[in-house]
Amino acid sequence: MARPARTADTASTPAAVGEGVLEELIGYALRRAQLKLFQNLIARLSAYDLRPAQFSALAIIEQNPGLMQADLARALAIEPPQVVPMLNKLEERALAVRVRCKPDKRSYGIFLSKAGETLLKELKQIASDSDREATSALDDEERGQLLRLLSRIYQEPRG
Amino acid sequence: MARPARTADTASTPAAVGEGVLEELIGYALRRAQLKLFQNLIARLSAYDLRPAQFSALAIIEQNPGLMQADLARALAIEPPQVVPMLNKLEERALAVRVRCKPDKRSYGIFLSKAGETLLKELKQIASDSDREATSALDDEERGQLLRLLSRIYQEPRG
DNA sequence: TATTGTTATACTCTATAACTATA
DNA sequence: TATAGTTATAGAGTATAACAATA
Repeated sequence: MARPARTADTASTPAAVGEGVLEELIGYALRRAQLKLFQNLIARLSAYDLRPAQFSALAIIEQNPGLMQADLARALAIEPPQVVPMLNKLEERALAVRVRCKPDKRSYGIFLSKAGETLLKELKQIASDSDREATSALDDEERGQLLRLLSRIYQEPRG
Repeated sequence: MARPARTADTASTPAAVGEGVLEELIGYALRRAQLKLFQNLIARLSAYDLRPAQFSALAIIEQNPGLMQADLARALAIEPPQVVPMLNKLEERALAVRVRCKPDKRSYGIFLSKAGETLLKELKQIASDSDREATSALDDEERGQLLRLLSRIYQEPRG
């Protein structure tokens, strides 16, 4: 591919690169803050060889014992095929189980194992610690404010 | 692999799947809110065959004319190899140009073209509209509060 | 020898279509 | 025929190692 033949003599390398208009966008701030919290949580969960989505899955299964894979997919905002390898992992590690439905033999009910319940208790504390550490610039009242504002954004039906 | 032989007769399918403890985590709320804003922006930018990262790149180039690819990579929080195909696209579409540095012929200065500047003006308005639409559950004061809280989280050096 | 940009590669995440087994 | 789960596959996004040209 052709490259421009021009040359620049004013390639001043700024010490810090500014973001300009991006800093006024909530979407941009959300992305950067979310990345920071996600990376903190990933690092902490890596000791358990777990990903954030697997932690979320365990928490959702605990809250909704016996739910079907399609329900779990919807709750995690992923497609049903993605649930399969994830649930396989959790089942291999004996943290969750698929149980055939008596009435409809096509579907499974998903449950936590005893080990899954025990581990989840530990993971909840880790996630909570991670949350606080990554938002240490805020005090508790500000965390509550932030949580309420974010909840209203994502809970609103359409937008 | 062996599957459990058990069967469940209490596979009550809940109408809505609850998240339980996840709803108390800022990281979880951040992820869901960020996803919502991102998808709104992706949909709007698709009319221009652009991704959010490309819009961010254009905005950063405008704010830092002549910056090098390594600087752009750092600002976008991506690795230098990822900048190459992205910048190739922008150059193919004549929105940005790479200009060989006179003093150091290894590096390029990156600049917006006139067309890039014009398009960016339009994109800024689109991004701003997208931001407001996806956060329509909040009023302007709440948007300002949210932006300040988020900025403090991601601007804090370590955490 | 070190640095800028690049290539090649791989691993994850995500999305879609097609298959199976039940219904 | 329709549905639950699964398989296969392909496309993004992301990360690392290795290479070319230049310093």
